[in-house]
Amino acid sequence: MLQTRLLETAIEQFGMHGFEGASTREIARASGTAMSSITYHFGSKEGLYLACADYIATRIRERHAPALDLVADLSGIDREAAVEHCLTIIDNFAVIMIDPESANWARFIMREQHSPTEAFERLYHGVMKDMIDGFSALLGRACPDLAPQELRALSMLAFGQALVLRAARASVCRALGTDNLGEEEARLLRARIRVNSLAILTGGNA
Amino acid sequence: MLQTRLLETAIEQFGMHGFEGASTREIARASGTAMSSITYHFGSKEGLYLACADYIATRIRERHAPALDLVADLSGIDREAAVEHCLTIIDNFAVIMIDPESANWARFIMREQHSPTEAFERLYHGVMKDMIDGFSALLGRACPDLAPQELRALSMLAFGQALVLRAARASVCRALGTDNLGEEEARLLRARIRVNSLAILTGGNA
DNA sequence: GTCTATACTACGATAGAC
DNA sequence: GTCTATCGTAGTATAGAC
Repeated sequence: MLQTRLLETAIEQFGMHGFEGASTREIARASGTAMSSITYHFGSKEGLYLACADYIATRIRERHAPALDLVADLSGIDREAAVEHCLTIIDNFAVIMIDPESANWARFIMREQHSPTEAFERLYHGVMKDMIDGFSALLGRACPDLAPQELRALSMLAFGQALVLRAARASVCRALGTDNLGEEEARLLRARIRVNSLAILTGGNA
Repeated sequence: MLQTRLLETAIEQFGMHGFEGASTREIARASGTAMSSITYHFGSKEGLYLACADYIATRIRERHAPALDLVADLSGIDREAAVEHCLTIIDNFAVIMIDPESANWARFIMREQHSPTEAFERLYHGVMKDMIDGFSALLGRACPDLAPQELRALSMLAFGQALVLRAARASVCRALGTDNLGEEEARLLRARIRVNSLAILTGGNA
C-alpha cells in the first residue's frame, strides 16, 4: 500500500527532522514514488503530517488494546487485583518504551508535547485520553485515599518512570554503560520499575 | 553581548523547529543582526548549534551547582541524611522541569537524546555525567543493598518521574485539566513526587 | 566586527502528459 | 493514480564594502 508506505516513511522523517526539517521530496524518494503522490493522497505536507498523527494513534491503540480492556470494567475488582493490574499496565508501557520500534513515533509525539498543534489533538483524543482516564480510574481502586486530581498526577508520574527510557534514551544508555537497551538491560529496568511502582502504590499512597 | 543574544535566540529556534527547521536568517533577525554575523562568530550553522550545546551545559551546571555540591562529599553521611539529600535533588530537578524557562533548552536536549550528535557529547560530559554519577553514588548510601548497575538504573527512573513533566507536558496539562502548570499544580506534583520517591527509597529498594 | 549583495541549492506546490 | 517538468520562494554560505 503506497499510502501506508508514505505514512511510515513520513513518521520516521518528521520524527527525525521535525515538520519543517523533513522534506516531502525525501519522503517520496524513500517511499519509492514521486513527490506529487503526497499532494495527490494527502493534499499537502501538512495533510500528510496530520495523517501521520491519526496513523500513530491507531497503531498505539491496537498495541494497547489488552491494557485498555483491563481497565474497561472495574466493577467488583478488589484492591490487590487493582494493584496488580496497574503494575501490568506500567510494565506493558515500559516494554513499548524500550522497544526500538517505538523510536519513530515517539519522536513524533514528543515534538507535539512541546508545542502542540492540531496533530496533538488527534493523538490525545485518538488514544491518550482513554489510557490516562482508564489508568487513573484503576489507580483509584489501588489508592482509595487519594483525591481524583492526585490520582491523575500520580498516573502521569508513574508513566514517567517508563517514559524516561525513551525520552532520555541516550542518557540511560550512557548511565548503564551500554550502546542500546538489550534484553539484559530491559530485564533490569523492568524489574526496578515493578519494585518502584509497587512501593508507590502500597507504601506512599496507600 | 551579541554572541550571547545569538545563542539564546538560537536555542529557542533550534528547540522550536529542529536543526534543519530553524533558519539562520530568522535567528539573526530575531537577534537584531545580519545573518553573516553567525558565520563570523560561529563559523557555520553547525558551529552555532554546537556552541548552543556548550552554552546549555554551562547554564545547567550553574543551576545545579547546589545539588552537585550536595553529592561532592559523601564521607560520613548516614542513611537517613542520604535519603533526604536524594529527595532534595529530585525535587530540585522537578522544579526545573516545571519551570517554563526550561522549555527552550529541554527541547534542544530531547532532540539529542533521540539521535545523539556531537552536541550530545558536549551536553553529557559538560554536565549530565557528573549529575548521574553523583546521584547514583548518593543513592548507594540510601539503598546499600543494590548493585551499582541497579543504582544507575534507579537513578534514571527516579529522574523520569520529574522528566515527564517536561517531556510529556501537553499530556500532563490535559490530565490535570489545566492550560499550564501553575503554582497549584506544581505544589501537587512536587508533593506526589516526594511521597513516591520516599516510598521507592525506603520501601521497595531498602 | 558588522553590514549588503549575491551565488547556489533545495524546498513545496502545481500543471499536464500518460 | 503516478509520473516529469517547472515556478516561485527560502535556505546557507560567501564575497566585499565600510
